[in-house]
Amino acid sequence: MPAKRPPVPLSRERIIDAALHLADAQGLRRLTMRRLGDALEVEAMAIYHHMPGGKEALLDALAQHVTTVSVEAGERAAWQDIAALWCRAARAALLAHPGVLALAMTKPPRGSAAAAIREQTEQLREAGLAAPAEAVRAMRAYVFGSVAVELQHTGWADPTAPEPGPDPDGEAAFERGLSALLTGLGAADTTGAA
Amino acid sequence: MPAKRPPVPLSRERIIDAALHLADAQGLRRLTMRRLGDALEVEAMAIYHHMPGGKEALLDALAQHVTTVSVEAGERAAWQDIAALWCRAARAALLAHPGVLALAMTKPPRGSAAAAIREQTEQLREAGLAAPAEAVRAMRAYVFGSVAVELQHTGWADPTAPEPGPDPDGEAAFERGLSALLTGLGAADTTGAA
DNA sequence: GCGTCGCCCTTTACATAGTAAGGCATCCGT
DNA sequence: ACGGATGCCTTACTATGTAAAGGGCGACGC
Repeated sequence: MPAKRPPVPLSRERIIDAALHLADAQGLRRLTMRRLGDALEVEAMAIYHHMPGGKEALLDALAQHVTTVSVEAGERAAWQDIAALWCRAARAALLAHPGVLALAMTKPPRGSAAAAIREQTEQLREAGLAAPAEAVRAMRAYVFGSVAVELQHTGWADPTAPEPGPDPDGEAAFERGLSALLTGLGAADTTGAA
Repeated sequence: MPAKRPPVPLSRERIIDAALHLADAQGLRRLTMRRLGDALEVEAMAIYHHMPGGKEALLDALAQHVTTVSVEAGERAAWQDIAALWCRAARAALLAHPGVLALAMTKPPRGSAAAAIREQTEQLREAGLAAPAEAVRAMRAYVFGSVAVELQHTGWADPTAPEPGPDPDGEAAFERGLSALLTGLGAADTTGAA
């Protein structure tokens, strides 16, 4: 009796889900094919049938997953409000999976992540922002950096910190900086557009 | 004739230096003890004598190295100028070693890196900033994120991009965002101080 | 019923990684 | 000259990523 067929046949989604849990719980270093197989109750090699490209492809998929967000912009919303929504959504998505932040920041956006960036740019342009690409770039930088610093403060991935509780100042600091950034972007935008 | 003693006896500094070169040239994934040994013309195990703690300690040291900057503040400089100097120095240090950015953002600051943060905070306080800790946090977030996005744009660590030339817009975008951020920080600071 | 085909998963195998244990030059002080 | 100390090497073991090939199970044709 070498093996029984698993009841639910293992899919790309289940793999990504389990990988996210593993990375968040134990860190990227502990995300290995064999451990991932264990979590899915499957041998490591089974993963390769659903993830052509092996671990590299898996990491790409994880990065894409935590950087793909989508926001419904109200028809007549100010670009500042739309921008704030995007930034908060991106922060939440990254913060939900601290284990893969390093991947998200390192890997260039691809596929759905790149599409999300394009949509964000388009929404801001339609809302009247003159230089939306620059603004989106600055916002992405700010969100990435904020989450990274916030995770540093929580002591995530810090062996000397036993309890990785949330950073109480995280959200407030984020909102303050976001407000400052949007203000600055608005000033630069009207200057350039005038 | 098993081995000859190398002419220069291998030190922590030489190890870190070689590791930085390796990580920058080939990526963190290719930074291995054996390859590092090859680069130093030594067997891998020799490294452990100068790096107690093994690879983990090495990575910590690399992160510390690229996040430790120091700025001489003029006696009577405005805090905005001091802040800008720190941010530019931090950006330059990170940009000089793209391979270890992920480490720098992930690992909490320790030792000299933490000391640099404290000194930066102190300088800004002395220059009249009412809430220097918050400002330093926001600046660190901004610098980290900017460098990450800039490296994404250069296509560093992107197999589909053959030539990782510098991002032409990187510096300009950085300066724009920095100016916006400092403006916003100044407004929040006077509000809080008043 | 009975091949047989194809899909998923497992087994096996190998190159490479980190690193603990112990060995053997070489160098220094005496 | 000689006894450490120091600094590097050799060996060995475990864990990882992944190529290659094998096996069971359902579906489908006859």
